[in-house]
Amino acid sequence: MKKVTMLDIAKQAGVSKATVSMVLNKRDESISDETKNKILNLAKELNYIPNSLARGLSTKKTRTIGIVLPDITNPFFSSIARAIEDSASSSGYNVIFCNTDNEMGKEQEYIKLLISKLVDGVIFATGGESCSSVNMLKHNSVPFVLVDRYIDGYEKEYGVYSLNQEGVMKGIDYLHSIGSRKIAFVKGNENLQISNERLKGYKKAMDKYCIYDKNLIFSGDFTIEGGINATKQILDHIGNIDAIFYSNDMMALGGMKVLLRNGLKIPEDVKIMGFDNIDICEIFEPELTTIAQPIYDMGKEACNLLIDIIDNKDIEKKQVYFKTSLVIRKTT
Amino acid sequence: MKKVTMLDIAKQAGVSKATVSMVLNKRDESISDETKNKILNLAKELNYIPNSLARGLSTKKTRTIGIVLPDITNPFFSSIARAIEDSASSSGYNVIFCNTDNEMGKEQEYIKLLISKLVDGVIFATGGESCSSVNMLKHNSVPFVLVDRYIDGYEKEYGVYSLNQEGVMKGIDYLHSIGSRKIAFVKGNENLQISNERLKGYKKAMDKYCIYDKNLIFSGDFTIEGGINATKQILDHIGNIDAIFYSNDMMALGGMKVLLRNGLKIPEDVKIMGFDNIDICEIFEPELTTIAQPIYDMGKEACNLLIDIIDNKDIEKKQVYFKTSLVIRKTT
DNA sequence: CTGAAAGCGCTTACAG
DNA sequence: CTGAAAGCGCTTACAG
Repeated sequence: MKKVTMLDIAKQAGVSKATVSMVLNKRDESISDETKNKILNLAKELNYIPNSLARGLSTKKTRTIGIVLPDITNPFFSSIARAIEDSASSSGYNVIFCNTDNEMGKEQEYIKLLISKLVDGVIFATGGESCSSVNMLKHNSVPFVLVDRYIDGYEKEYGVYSLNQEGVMKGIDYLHSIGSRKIAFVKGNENLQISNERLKGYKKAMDKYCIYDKNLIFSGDFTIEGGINATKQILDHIGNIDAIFYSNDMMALGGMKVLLRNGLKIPEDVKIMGFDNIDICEIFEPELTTIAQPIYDMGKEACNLLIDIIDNKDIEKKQVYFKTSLVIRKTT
Repeated sequence: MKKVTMLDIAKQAGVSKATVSMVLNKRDESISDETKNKILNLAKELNYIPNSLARGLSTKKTRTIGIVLPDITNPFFSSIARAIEDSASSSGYNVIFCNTDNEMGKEQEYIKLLISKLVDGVIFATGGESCSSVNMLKHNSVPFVLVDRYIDGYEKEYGVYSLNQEGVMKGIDYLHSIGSRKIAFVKGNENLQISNERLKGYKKAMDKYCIYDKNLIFSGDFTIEGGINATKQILDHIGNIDAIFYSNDMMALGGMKVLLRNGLKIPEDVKIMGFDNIDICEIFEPELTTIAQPIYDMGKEACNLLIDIIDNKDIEKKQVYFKTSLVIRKTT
């Protein structure tokens, strides 16, 4: 079945395709009601669907944005992605997702793809050493905003973040207030800025109470596996720990599994705290106490910011920071 | 910064853009090595990125496929999506995701979008009454394959499914074999064919053992909330139940929460069984026994099938069915 | 109030 | 071995 084009409508309506284009795009102030209706009706009747490649080629706008993230399968990123998609589509934009698995090669392939598809902008939820991707975008003058993760050396770019340091400090304050003193900390991937920020928050807060001990810091990588491994180490090396602060919820969930398996009671024997407040925190038993990032709002803000940039609006703040909040549940 | 085009390369190389096109697309049997290299080098030097809108407009191929699903935030669908993306990209295709939230309006908007973007094909992971979407695709002759969920009246279309009835029967057999007799069943959304299939499997198996009792069937909707609500009802109405078979894992997880909260021990007091085998089954404590669908393989197969159709390959089977398998963990 | 024409950046027969 | 030309389906000044 041949696709119906503007020319088909034009012919049947006895007008030129320029006219059809105008009315279909609502630039129809100067078109008579008669032809307007004729065209509109024909378009409906023939089930006309515009060819957005052709449109994009001539306007240089595609009304689509790209979003680059490590893995859509990770609940944190699927939430962010969902938020972005929702607000994009309410502004008439649609979204292309790109899973990089934190591999630079994949990331760059995707950036090329996005550029070749003439996306109007891109949102980065990766972090790490994305410099060359970022440069490629700049080189092709496609605007971008970073979300959740700083990229080293690109602090001046548009970005939406949460206050990681402050968040962790809030958590430690709370743990301290309920009597914990020996608080272990499980770090995230070393090459991500947010990991450092969270670690800094831990150090500051622990210092404040004069209970800092660098032996209480363990390596992790933001995955469940990472949480499991770190927790095994914690069990091996140290007996008397009050509480464990995991740099994100996924690691906390993995960690809790190990602790429960080893017969420890949460929160009686160890208190547990995560970071992010992904949805499953509430489903787990016991429910996870955590530092909540406003994930949905951050995604939404990132998308709106990007669209404002695309529309050449004046941006008052190039970086926006969201406050975190302490969500007390059953693990503390 | 102006984007570099084939014309730029052509000029600098002193050839026509036709020639540039040929070598960049590897249709270069008849091009001299000299000009070939000149062009290749210039392309690299100038960071040339082809404009895929222009390409798509002239070839009518975009090497992108659409995938329509209810919600990427749901672990089952994010896994399928991931599988599809992986195999798509290894065949040089990329993917546009569309979250419908099971709303027909959204679904149709997205289908229009996909058509307007000239996708080469689409994969449907929705189900329910998608007839009009499917018709729109047919009307525009874009091929599609259904995955995981039948669409009523479209059993003859390309599709990748798992054997739902058989799967549930396997589960009941197992529960029976370990001594359960009073086995409750929580259904999925009534308007999905897979719900019926799973229910049928339950009935058949229970009948076989002469332990079928329709009062043991409860309504659900495949969400965590649904599992919670159904389970509250189960607690209210009946005391002596051995086991609960939830039509999917999400409901089982919600249900377990309610049971644990009410002081029941799993599996000592009630045995629990899910369906799907999503990743978090293994993280939960106790780990969920379930009927596994080969989620990743199904996504992969759906994608490969679609690509074969796009490439006009001969397809031996229009429908492919995957076997499920019983995964015994700690809830039974 | 509407149309003719050029252009967006590619590809693809066809000609030489 | 390579180029000229037409075409993909739109949009957008410009002219009348």
